[in-house]
Amino acid sequence: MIDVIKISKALSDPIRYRILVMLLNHERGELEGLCCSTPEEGVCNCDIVSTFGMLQSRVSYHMKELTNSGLVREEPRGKWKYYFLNKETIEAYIRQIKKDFKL
Amino acid sequence: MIDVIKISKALSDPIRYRILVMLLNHERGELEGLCCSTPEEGVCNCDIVSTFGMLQSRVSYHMKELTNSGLVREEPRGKWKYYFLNKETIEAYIRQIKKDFKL
DNA sequence: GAAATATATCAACTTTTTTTGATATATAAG
DNA sequence: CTTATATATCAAAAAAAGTTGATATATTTC
Repeated sequence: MIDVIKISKALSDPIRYRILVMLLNHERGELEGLCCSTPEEGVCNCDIVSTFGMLQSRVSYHMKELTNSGLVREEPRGKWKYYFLNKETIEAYIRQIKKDFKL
Repeated sequence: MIDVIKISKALSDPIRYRILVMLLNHERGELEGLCCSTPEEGVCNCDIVSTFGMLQSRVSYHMKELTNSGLVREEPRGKWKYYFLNKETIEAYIRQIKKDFKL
């Protein structure tokens, strides 16, 4: 089930929001120089570390927040973990807000 | 200008979300027993205090967060302050998210 | 004008969230 | 099998957000 509060909280951190947009851009094939070249392969932790210049543990923490809220789907492959944007969650979030506020 | 992060943060507190829904309900004439009987008059601080059983200073704090984010419009009348839901902000928020995530 | 009332603000405190650096775990690569 | 690498976890610290009770300010009401 959709938890609007939880998703709002996940969206309310600037770095998390930028990571989400990054996942989208990679999905659309608009990103260069990541570990994985094709959109189907997703974005790995280390890509996020290098893109934003963050500590690895910090990235780990935020990715956990994002997956817990349902905004991101993760896929472990070997020693790597790949992330994908969950557009469905964003859509469900918008739908719920529209419903709550009769829009 | 719309600040998605700020609005997400404002929406991410459960009590604030409930207050927003309360403002909507009053606007739609679906609320009984408030200080002000008609939707046009808005909801005052004291209505929120009594509806949720919160301390007055706590309500004051949250209403400030909500007006700062643009989700609520306030209208001082004498010693009272009346609040109105800013549906336009919610709509703009949704529009911005849709734009950011190409939905 | 004095008393009562509504809201704002403030400082102290509590709770939650975020960041950091260190260490652990697991897999890959040699 | 050993070393290197990716990610997870953890405890400590820092920062941010929320709560409380007290007091201030302004307006209404008497």
